[in-house]
Order: sequence, then C-alpha cells, then structure tokens
Amino acid sequence: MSEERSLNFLEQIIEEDIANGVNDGRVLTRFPPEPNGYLHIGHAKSICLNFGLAKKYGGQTNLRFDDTNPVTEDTEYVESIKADIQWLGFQWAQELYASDYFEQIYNFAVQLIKKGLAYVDDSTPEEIAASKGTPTQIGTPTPYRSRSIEENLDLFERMKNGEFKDGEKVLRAKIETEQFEEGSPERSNMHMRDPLMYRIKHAHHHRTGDKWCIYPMYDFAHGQSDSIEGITHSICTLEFIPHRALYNWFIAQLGIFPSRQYEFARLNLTYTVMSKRKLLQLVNEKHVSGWDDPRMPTISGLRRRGFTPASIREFCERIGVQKRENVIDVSLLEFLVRDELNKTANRVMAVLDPVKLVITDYPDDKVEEMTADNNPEDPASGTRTILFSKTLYIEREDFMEEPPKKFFRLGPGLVVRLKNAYIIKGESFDKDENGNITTIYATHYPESKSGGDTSGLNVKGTIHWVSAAHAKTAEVRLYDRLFNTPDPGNEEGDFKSYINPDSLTVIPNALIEPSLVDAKPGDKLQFLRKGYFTVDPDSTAEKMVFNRTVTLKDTWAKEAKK
RNA sequence: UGUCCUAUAGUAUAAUGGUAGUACAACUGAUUUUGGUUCAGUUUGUCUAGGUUCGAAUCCUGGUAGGACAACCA
Repeated sequence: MSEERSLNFLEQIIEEDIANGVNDGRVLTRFPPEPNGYLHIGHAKSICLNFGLAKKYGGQTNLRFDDTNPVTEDTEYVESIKADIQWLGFQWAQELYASDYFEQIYNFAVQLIKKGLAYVDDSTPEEIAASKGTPTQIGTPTPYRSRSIEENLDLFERMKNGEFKDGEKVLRAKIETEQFEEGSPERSNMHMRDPLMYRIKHAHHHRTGDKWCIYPMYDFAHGQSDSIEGITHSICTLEFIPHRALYNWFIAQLGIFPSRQYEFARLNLTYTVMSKRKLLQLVNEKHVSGWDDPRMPTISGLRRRGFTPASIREFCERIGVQKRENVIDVSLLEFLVRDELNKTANRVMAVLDPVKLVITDYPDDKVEEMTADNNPEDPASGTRTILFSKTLYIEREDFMEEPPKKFFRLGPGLVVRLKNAYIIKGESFDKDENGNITTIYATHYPESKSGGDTSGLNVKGTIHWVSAAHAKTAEVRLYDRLFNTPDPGNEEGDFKSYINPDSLTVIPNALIEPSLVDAKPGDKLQFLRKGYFTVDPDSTAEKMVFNRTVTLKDTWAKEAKK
C-alpha cells in the first residue's frame, strides 16, 4: 500500500519515540470531538490521522467526547459523530467522555489548591481579563489571589456544592509570571496568566445530569483526560500551540502520566467554509436544507452527495500533514471520487433535458432489445438489456440547428451513434412559436446496430437516449459548489454573499431507463456522459430522487466556451 | 509594537548537505460506441540578502511575508 512514501513529521516523531523506548513503544491516540455539531471533512483529516497513525504503529485510538460545556452539547451530536466515524471505516478502542473524569479532575484541582497553585477568584470577567495584562506586560494580581489555601479549599468545595451563582466565582491556576525569564515564550504567553480551571454553570449535562454545577475548562480537562487514559500522542490543530506550555505545566504539577501534545495544520478546502459557526449559520438561515445537505462539507453531507468513505480516506492520505496553513483544491476530492466510481459505478442512461427524437424510417410499433455493458471498466459487471423504439428522447444540448465544425453530435445532416443502438443521421426538426425545437427527425442505418455493425461507418460522436414508451421519470438534483469564490471565508464582507445561486438545480422530470427502478438509496451510478449520481434517501418507489455527486470531466464544455 | 508557528510550480506534497520529483489543476496529441477512461507529452517552483561548504531547498544570521495568541468556547 504505502510502499516507499516518506514519513510525515508525526510519523517521524512516533518512530523516534518507539526507537527510544518512550512509553515502551506503546502508541495510543484519541479523537476528541466536542459533541456540539456535526463532523466535517476537516475532522475526517484528524480522524484519519489519529486512527491511521495508531494502526500503523500497532496502537489503538480512543473516541473521547470533550464534553465540558453542557450548554452547547447534546447527545444528538454524539450519535451523529459515532455514525460518521464508523461510516468512514474506523473503530475506536474505547468510547469515553471527559465527563467520565469529572470526579478525578475535581480531585486534581483540590491537589493544586493544596500546593498553593490554584485559587478562587471572585472577579468579573472584565477584571480577570485586565488582571492578565498583555503579551508585553505581565499581569496584576486580583485582590483574591492571596487567599489562603484553607479558604480556597472551602470556597472551591462550596462552588461544587452549588452555593454560588453562575459567574460568581472561578478557580484559577496560580502561575508566577516573574519566574519566567524576560523574553521567554512562557512570559509572553497569555495562557499562562493564571488561566481559568473551573467555572460555575448550573446547567444540565447530557451525561452527568445535574450532578455537577462546576465544569473544568478545556485546558484543565483535555490534558488530564489524555493523561488518565495514558494517551501517548495527543494530536491537535495549530491553534493549540500556545496551550502546550499550560498542558505540560498542569501535568508536571500534578505529577501524572506525561501525554505529549503535537499540532498539525487544519484542512481548508476551496469553494467552501469549514468553521462550525459558519456551517451552523448556513443551516439556521436555511441556505441549505440541513447539516446533511449534499452541498455541505460535513461527513453526512458528503455521504448524501455520493462521496465514498474510501475516496475521503484516500483524500486525507494524499493531502498529507504539515504545520503550514493550507487550502486544498476541492478538485482533488472530486478527482478521487471519480477515480473510484469510474471503476465501480454501473453505467445507465438518463436524459436530464429531453427533446423528442423520431427515427422516421423505423417501424412504428417495433421494439428492439439492445445489449449494454454495465461497466466497461469492469468486465465482471456484466450486461443488461435496454429497449429501443421509433420514438426516443435525447439531451436537448446534443442537437444543434447550426452546429460548429467541432460539434460531434446531432444536427441537420450530421451522423452520430445512439449509444448501444444505431447510427443515425439528422434530417429535420419542428419548432414551436417561441423558436424552441420540439421534435427532431432522423433516419437510421440498420446495418450499424451495436454489436454487429457492418455499415463501415465511422462516426465521431455517441449520444445517450431513452425510449419514450419505456422511460420512467425521476427527480434529479444537480449539485454544484456552494460558493462561487475559492475562499469565501476570507473574502470581503459577509461570506454568505458569495453563495453560488446555482449550487442546486432541481430537475423534476428527468427521463431514466427502466432498469433504474430497482436502485436503492446510497447506490452509485454513472449517468452516461452526465456524471456520477447516487440515490437520495428521499427517494421512493413512486418518485425516485438522484443526487449528482460530480460531473464527468468535460473537455467539450471547455472547448465550447472558446 | 511581545512571543510562537510557517515559507518549494496555480494548489498541495517529496527531496533529511549531492540530478528539485510526484499528484491535482492547466495545455497538446493518440486511442475510444461516454467529448468519460486509458496512454504519451508540455508549461509553471525552492520568499529575500548574506554566511558556512567542494557542493545549500536543506545548516547559520538578518530581513520580508502569512498565520496564531490576550473567550467563565473547544
């Protein structure tokens, strides 16, 4: 599989650790989502990394929900996150929750208070912010910083017992900025300025219910959870770099298992946004139908759009992992899903924008059975029978009244092959009062039938079709990029003003070949010459619904633009 | 006007002191009963200025540029 691929920086770190016997060569990672939203493709990168690295080095990965803020979290998200991870093809060693450790983390806090390394502060958020100083100027203690250990112990217990209201008191670490040398990273690190460890929130927690009214902050929960589980490599994104000093400080003061934190650059994708806040806005303001709208970069959205777990995993593999900010071209993801579907998706014929075609020299009531390959890339996929008759429908764009030289399709006097059937020659057409073509008339070459062509004709173009009498109708949803600018999150003004107005085109009455009636939600197909499609969960036997995953590469579209 | 992180084709990613390579994108051409696939080929790159070295994308120094950090979010 990964023969001679060079090591990324995380693999190098791990291999060095193993070589040096760190943790006896044990590798245990974790994927730590907060259950307050749906997973997106950026999370997929983290999932593939954490699970992939552990697997590669004979280790395991825990799924740990970082549920320390009951106000925003919910079991609904827990379920979707678990489903998405498994759909991607990964299985965690243990399903854990930071809230499982609330008792232990509370005891850690008591320990630090006893060491004189934490204190209860009654200041307001504004006062606390002011007390932290600035990166260039060290902070000034609040009046509560000098409380005795006994008083802190008492107050912290009473915080836990619910004697105070939300926001009335917090527990802060006590870190002397003066001990750090002038110009040292620690001295100018704002996260080291007596960071908050606990705050009061009289809120119902999705797992612990009303047992607690104080909750640890990220910095006093994440590293502690890592340590409790014996996580060896705690991999997170770049914005946590300044937290690392604190991460290590708490672990050192507590004298607990030394998990190590490493940071990588999060994934950005062109033509979409990735922040939870922005995605939530798109959902709440109904710019999309929900978290699983096929235009969303969420795992559930990509799934509904027709992307496969393998293509997403391969994508995460190919983009690599680094510490520099990056914006990956979404065309790579599209390339990879085409690459997979080309080998696995059966070909079928569907006409999205039908115009009637009559083969004038074909018998009125004759119906012929034609044989079609299901997938020329996969001989094992076999063949199927499709029905041909005098009256057909073809794609409106496949006929031109006055075709240019390079137009290899149908027009007056032009010959073209009907896929899996006959070569025909365009003869004439009818127009309505608005100038729209209503019916095209053509003649056929009987000896050019697919499979037994003795006509000796050589045509440049092949078009798809359905038989008018046999075709079924279906709804087809054509999805395109959600935004019309590569980096909507960083453009001037509201990112929502860059939403692509044509990101969804619904075709209520496309015509599909009858074999499609057996397709089930999630099935992947190639509509010949039109793209890869999947059956939407909305689909029913009465009204089938297909989502376009991605178009085929279309060199004609480029040529036509010239 | 502090500290930290980063800097290789359009976008990503290799080269770990010794020929700057790969993928996507773009462009040619061949093949093709999908203007798909496949195949062959082309264009485009080491942020900058010094230094070390026989030799620097790589090591050192200074600059420049981009990003992060001062939520009772994670």
